[in-house]
Amino acid sequence: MTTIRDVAREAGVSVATVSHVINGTRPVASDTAERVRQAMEVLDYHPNAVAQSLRTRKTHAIGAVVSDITNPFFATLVRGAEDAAIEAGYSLIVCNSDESPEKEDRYVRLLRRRRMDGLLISPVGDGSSSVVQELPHWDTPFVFIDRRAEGIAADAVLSDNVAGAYQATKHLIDRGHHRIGIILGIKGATTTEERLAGYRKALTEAGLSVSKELVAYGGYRIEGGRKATEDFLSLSDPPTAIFSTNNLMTVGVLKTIAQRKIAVPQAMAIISFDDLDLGELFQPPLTAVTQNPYEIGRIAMGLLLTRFEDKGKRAVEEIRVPVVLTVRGST
Amino acid sequence: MTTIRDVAREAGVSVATVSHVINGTRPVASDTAERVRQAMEVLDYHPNAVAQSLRTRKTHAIGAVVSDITNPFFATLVRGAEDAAIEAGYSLIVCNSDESPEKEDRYVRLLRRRRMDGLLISPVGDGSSSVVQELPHWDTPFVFIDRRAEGIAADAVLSDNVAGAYQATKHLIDRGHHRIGIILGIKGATTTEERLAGYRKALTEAGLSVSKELVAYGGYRIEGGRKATEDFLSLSDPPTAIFSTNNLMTVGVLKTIAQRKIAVPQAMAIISFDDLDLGELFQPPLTAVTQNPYEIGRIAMGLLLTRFEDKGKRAVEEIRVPVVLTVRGST
DNA sequence: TCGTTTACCGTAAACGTTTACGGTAAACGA
DNA sequence: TCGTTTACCGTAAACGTTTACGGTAAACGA
Repeated sequence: MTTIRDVAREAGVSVATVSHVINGTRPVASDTAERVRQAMEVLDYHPNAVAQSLRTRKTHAIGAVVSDITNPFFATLVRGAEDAAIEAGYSLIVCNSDESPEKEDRYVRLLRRRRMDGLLISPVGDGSSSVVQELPHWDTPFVFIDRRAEGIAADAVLSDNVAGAYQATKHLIDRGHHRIGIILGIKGATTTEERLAGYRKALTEAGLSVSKELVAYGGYRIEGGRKATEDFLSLSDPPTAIFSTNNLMTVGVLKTIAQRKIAVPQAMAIISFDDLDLGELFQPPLTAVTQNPYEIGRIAMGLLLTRFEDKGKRAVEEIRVPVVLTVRGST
Repeated sequence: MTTIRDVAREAGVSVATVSHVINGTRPVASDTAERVRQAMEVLDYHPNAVAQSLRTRKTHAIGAVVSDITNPFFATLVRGAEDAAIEAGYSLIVCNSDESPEKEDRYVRLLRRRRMDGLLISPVGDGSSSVVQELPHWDTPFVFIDRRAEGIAADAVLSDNVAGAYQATKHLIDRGHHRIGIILGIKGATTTEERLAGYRKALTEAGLSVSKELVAYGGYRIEGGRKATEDFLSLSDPPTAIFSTNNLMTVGVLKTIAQRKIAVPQAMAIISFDDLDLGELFQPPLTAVTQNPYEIGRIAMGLLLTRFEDKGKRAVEEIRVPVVLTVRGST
């Protein structure tokens, strides 16, 4: 690989001059600048970003840890972050925690060793015992996405979970349902706690009680949704509606309902927090609270980038991205 | 941030010794090693990977450029690559070309500046006029994924496109269809050319002619699938079956067919190259040739990693990952 | 005409590691 | 007992940039 030194020699100038024409960081006579550019051309020179990073102490890279890029929700969230990053000259390194604290720990430390300029994190669980708790003591700005860790004052960009869950539940109540099973994700995760809160609020507001047997946890996985559904169905007095609180668990619900040939929405109404990609093509089309992961990613990245300027510690922000209820045939 | 120098001072040894206990690269007396480890602990020292990269000329990072991480096919391909990378101590930087040659160009050059140890590339179109053509002249190993550029001898991990398309077409023919519309992606891309070849082979083998009006191009996008379907439907003698050659275009097909309330498979049979995530939940369930993107990613990364050892130029490999026809209700 | 400004550019240190080279003292061997 | 091996460790250069500091010659101004 050719270095700045080679270019300097070829152009008959110093490395300082080459650097300055590359970065436009001090005026250079136009003919020398031209000579330098030609030298770069003939030598096929491309600055070594690693060396630049070492010297300037900036990597222009952001690390993101999400649970699984394969989940369309996170895929489009990451895409939003990526687009915003690239626009600003940053690259994104994505890591999948798979909801495992160990992996989360490993990746966050890896990202630190790589000296990321900033981090986007969707903590697993409530992040109470994880590496996330150390984060504020490092000097790396970070913002929470989708979920936040308890007890850490940091920027966060999240869906409006309680409003969404409230709307969904109220919608079911309005449709005449009294026994509504809710399938939550991981105990402690802000998303599940907030969605539970919205569910509760709607029920109590309608004078209905929150029955313990109708609250299940599915770990935000397909299998969990399936299992919870089975459990609901084997209740002596099963629910007439199921509120599944993420896309994967909804898949589990739909699969077992289809398998059991249960009529939707007659025998069982179904609503999902987080829409499925082709929800409208299902039979019946799926009613869902649709989130906006792309915007979450974009906004979070934007917020993170502003943190690079104001070391002056502006107050942390918690931004709520609105969700909307899309009523279709399953309720 | 604390440096290796701080640790050396704290432990009362030289930086060389610290480096060696970190990397286990030469024997160190066990008590000094212990002192060093303690010093690292109290100073909360974490090696600077940027400096390491500069010195060792290895970044332990791989760049991947795919068309869009939001497409489940690429999301799971990337996931496969990522898992294999992490296992081997490498990180992945993902870029989305959005099928735009300009973006592809920009990202590939960016990845070069960042001195990636290797590249995974799904070239846009046939890659004939793109930066991809320069790749062999750089010193960075790379492997093609999903598609390959023409005229470049390089490793590639691809789906068995002609066999898959052949099976799909033959399946339709066996079901009695004579006029089969095929929706291809981007002219020149190996995936579209090969899938076209499989389609042709099945037709001619059955003594059927390949009619030009039944071959459409949808750019691998939802809109393209929709448009092609409309065009097919407005033909004086429309096809009785549609073969869509990627997941997104299939979505377009399904949406317009549903919208027009055309009975599937009675009035129109539908088959897709690349399954949809919940294809079985559709009405009717989708018949598809299912690929294995996770394996493509994993294998490609594995292949790339082996290239780091053998600078001795083993012959390039082209690996075909098998596909399987999943017959469901839409045909 | 001559001091001062201006336009341009170069030298060398520094970023934080790794590693070649070499040095010292203890252990060993005959 | 004394040369040689062995076990440990340190010094300093190098990876490829950026940038503070300073220097020279031409232009300027009174």
